[in-house]
Amino acid sequence: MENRILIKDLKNNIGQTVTIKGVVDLRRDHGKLIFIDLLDRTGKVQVIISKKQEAAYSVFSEIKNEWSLQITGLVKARMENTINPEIMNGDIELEAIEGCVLSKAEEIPFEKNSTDINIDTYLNYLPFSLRGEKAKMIFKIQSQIVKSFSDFLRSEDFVEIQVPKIIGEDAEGGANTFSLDYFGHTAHLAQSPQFYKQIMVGVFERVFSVGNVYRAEPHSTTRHINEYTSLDMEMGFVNNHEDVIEMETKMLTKIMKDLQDNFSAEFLCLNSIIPVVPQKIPTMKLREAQELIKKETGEDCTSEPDLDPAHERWLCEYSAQNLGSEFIFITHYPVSKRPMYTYEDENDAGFTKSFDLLFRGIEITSGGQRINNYDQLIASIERKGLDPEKFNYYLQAFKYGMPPHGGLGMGLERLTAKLVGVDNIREATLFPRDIHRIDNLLTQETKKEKK
RNA sequence: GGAUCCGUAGCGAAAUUGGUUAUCGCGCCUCCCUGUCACGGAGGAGACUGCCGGUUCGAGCCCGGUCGGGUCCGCCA
Repeated sequence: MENRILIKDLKNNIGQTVTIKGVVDLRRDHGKLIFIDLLDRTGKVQVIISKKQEAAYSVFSEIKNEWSLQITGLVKARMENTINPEIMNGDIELEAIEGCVLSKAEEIPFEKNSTDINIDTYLNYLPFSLRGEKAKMIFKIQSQIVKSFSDFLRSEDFVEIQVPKIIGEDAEGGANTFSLDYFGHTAHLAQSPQFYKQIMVGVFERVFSVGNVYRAEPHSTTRHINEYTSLDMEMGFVNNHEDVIEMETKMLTKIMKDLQDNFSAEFLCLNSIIPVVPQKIPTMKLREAQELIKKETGEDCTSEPDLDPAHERWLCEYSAQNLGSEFIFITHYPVSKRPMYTYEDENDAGFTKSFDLLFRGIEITSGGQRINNYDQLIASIERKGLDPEKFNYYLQAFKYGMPPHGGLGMGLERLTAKLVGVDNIREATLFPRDIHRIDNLLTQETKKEKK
């Protein structure tokens, strides 16, 4: 029953009468001759509405942007002097004979592909804004990233798991979780799949998950959102965190190759470059990085337990310029800065077999080796001032034996944003949740209503 | 939570040291146009300059408050 021709296939139907369906991208009205750029999921084509074709002209002369149309018409090669080599289907056009309007639209709030829309206007109109070419490219790329992540890990014998988003105790002992009422009890939204993927290492040895995680941190920056997609993996029988780093390097290589193979045109449009993943991504201990910063910039951050954002940007710049990599691993963060399950390096007391991956100025990954010994894990929980009793469910995995293991979590939106070169993570998140909005802006009034 | 910047038609911006009817581009409406592809041409509508108060003969502009937003920081992916 579907006799619709896709716009990308029209060039194979020159001289034939066909039916297409699509959305009006742009109308150019010359009076008795109207040009319409019609868009479907496969591309764009110019449709001619001529007064000579009365059936079509009477139906389509009133159409506006964003209307959905069904058009039957003749596919024609364009006259020599009207060929436009710059655009898709620039050498053909469809002369409308008849058809119908499938859906009308109200006046649009701003030009769909406008490049100078303020971020809050863009967010206020997301159901419309996302139709813009740039947003479409970004989220197709994001879809490919998830697919490549998944394809790669499956090829390495990882099993995809679905983990709960409602949890009893918060995952890492921090206070930054959202609470919700659970049949009269207090539950929390998961801030990571950490406990469940570790438990599942005891089952499958290698697992991964892709899912939303929730952070109730009241920050307001271009790199934070309160609900984001975490690409997580966890693997058993590792020697140390370096095995995880090696796996991530291969995984990133696969993602970048797939993007190169499928989206190089989009990256050109977005004016961004797909990074090269070196065989071995540069790695330095936190303290080495701090010494380097001190030596090169004169800024002394060697007594800090972590890097501040400016220094992360500096390190990325340094790595790109001097180490031939836009990626750089920073390892051995102090025990005090890492969660209770992080493995302390037996050869470097006080520092952990953990790492962050920095890319184009920000952390996109956090990972490391985990404590797999039951008694050590309990001791570590206690050292963090937490109550092991509260983690007894999770601790069963260790009580009943757990191989040495490690893993990582990668922020999908951060990776996407840095890859495609947008400044604000909200442009790499379909429907961002931040402190100011859940779809609509959260105002003082809606706050009062709840009380 | 802290610092800082900002709020002018649907969208993006302008408005000199405070001075008459608040300007421009895009979009919108009407009319003209058979070869445009960001079509073109003519005309038109659309703003209590976020809100409240103050200073002043006079406020979009100065001051205070309030509401809302951007950016950066703390924290993190």
